[in-house]
Amino acid sequence: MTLNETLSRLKGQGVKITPQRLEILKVLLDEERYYSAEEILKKVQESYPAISYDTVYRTLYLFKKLGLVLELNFQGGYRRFEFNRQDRHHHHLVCLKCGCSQKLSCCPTDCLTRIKEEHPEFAITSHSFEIYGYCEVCRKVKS
Amino acid sequence: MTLNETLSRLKGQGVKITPQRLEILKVLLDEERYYSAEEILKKVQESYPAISYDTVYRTLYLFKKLGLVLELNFQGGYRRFEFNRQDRHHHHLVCLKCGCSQKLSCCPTDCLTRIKEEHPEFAITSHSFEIYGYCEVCRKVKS
DNA sequence: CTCCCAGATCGTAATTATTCCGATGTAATT
DNA sequence: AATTACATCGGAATAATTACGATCTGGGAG
Repeated sequence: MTLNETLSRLKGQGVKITPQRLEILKVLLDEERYYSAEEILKKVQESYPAISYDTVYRTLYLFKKLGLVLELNFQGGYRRFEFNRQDRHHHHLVCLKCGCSQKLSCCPTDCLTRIKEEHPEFAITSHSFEIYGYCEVCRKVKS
Repeated sequence: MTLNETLSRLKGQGVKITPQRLEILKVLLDEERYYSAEEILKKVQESYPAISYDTVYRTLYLFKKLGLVLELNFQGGYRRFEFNRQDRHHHHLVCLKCGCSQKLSCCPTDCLTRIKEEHPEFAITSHSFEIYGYCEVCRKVKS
């Protein structure tokens, strides 16, 4: 998904493209990782110093509602956002010590199928599957 | 896991049993569900009015470190705690509208096995698998 | 049983993350 | 150019969590 494709999709949905929204999108698309709201604020401030937290949060939640952005809630209460690349749905290996993460290609589709069958009354919209532990570096450090 | 079993396990690990810790344990063991820190504070205050937030959080994190308690981080940044019944590991179906949940018996073990094989350098300690969507009641209510 | 002290708790302040809100700005439409 | 509907700003309000000095106490040593 490129920036232009995303922009025309937004326009098609009747969403105004403001400079702030554009900058936030660029940050999200630029690097393949996920961000805290604060990181996004800092990055956007580089090219748009006047942006406020309010705008960042509102924009992220707007994008989330539109399905452009995913919200991740990790152990410890860390909330992160990432661009939703539908073509490459994935989960994470999260280190509890340093907070680093790796993407995983594996997805528990069998389980999901079973759950859908067993709970037809529940309208599933998404799922999370995160693996916690200690990364190669942190597992060697005691405490 | 009964209260007495848990207490002797704690003693065995050299952990002091204070009245506050005892009350928190009772709350966690009493009903089969999960709690916010605030709910635990409120419940413990009924029998121990002087307890502070600090104590609740420190105790929960202590129990978590000892493996007695699990911390769950749901969409929206809600943090919840529940007693870790190792014999009955489970995941959740979480409604994004009303916040209600159901326990699931299904667990993506195949996926976990594959991930362990593919990432032998990562020391896995736990995982989360939550399904989000709308429950029977909320899916019928528009907005 | 009593004493003692490392560890636990209290009370409250500090910190952090998130949301709210009134005033102002901006883009599209008539 | 005026109107209208959103967006944004700036900062205050709220909520959740953590920190910290003063005080207290569970449970082992004697």
